[in-house]
Amino acid sequence: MSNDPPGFELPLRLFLGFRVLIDELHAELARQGHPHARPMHGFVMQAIGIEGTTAVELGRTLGVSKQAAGKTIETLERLGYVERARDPRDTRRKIVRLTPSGVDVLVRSARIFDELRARWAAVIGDERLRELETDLRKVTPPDVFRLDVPGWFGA
Amino acid sequence: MSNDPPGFELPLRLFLGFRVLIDELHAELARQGHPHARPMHGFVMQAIGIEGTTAVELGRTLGVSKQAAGKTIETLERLGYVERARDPRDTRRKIVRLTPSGVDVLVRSARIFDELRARWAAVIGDERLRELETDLRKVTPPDVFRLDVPGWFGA
DNA sequence: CTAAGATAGACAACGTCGTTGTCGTTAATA
DNA sequence: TATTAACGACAACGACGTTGTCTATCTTAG
Repeated sequence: MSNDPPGFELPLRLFLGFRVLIDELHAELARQGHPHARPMHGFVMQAIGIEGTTAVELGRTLGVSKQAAGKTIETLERLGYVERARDPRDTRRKIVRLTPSGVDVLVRSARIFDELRARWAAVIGDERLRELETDLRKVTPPDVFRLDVPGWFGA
Repeated sequence: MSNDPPGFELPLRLFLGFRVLIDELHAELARQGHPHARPMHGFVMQAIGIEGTTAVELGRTLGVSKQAAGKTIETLERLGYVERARDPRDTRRKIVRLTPSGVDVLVRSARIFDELRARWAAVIGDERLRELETDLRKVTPPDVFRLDVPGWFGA
């Protein structure tokens, strides 16, 4: 079709859509008492999960070195979102667990994302939004955690 | 609706869609003789444009400091994608211009993006893809250049 | 049971890429 | 003509990733 938009618009719109949602999420999180939460933190805490994990395991999940995962954990610890404790059954391991504050971020994020999704539905229509999600699922990989965001874009 | 997906899936799908397109672009660019092109470079070269620009101007366009823009320009210069020359009418300024190799990257990128878009159209349907783009335009800002990708996601 | 190997995490050194601050040169302006 | 503003270069610093090394601990082969 000659009236199709140029192909480079599609990736930009996808990224901008992502960026808009994440920015609005964090603006709202800041209003709700979590001004220090950064985009990365939500993903990392989701990867940590309710059961907890270790630095090595987290690194594998996120696709970064254990040292990088360790540094991220330190940051989250300083913010009070996670805490570390020795594993009694393997004293080498240190289990990283979400604090109530960390869980609170995840709970609020889930609710905010639902609200943002509803706002999009109000703009483009409920059916169209469902179609958009269905279509995106067809062209994206099923595994959702290996974002590899850090450094991937860099020069 | 109770059978709506959780709201957090939407941003992930948007980002994964972006990532898939960019990754495939650069795999193809590498095959076509540009193995060193990185995701950022395309955006930066697009921002430089055919007419050329300066470090200060580029920094403003991209939303980074002039020093950061200068370093990116150095990298592109080392890769042979841009070259610098003094502006005869203002000897303070150094005009950054795309080399034929840099233009080649942009031309090939445009063609590859069109092909990738066609591939998506084959998967989800031509009409649905147009709707997807239309819908995304409604929920994203019109200005497309201030991606602010570097550092934005960071901890 | 013990010795060898593997694994968890801490620490250090380094590279990249962004930032701010400073400075000399050159334009624009009062 | 003197002051102010802008461009680009250089240096120092911080954030965040990497690899390498080290100790402590667990696992496993002999």
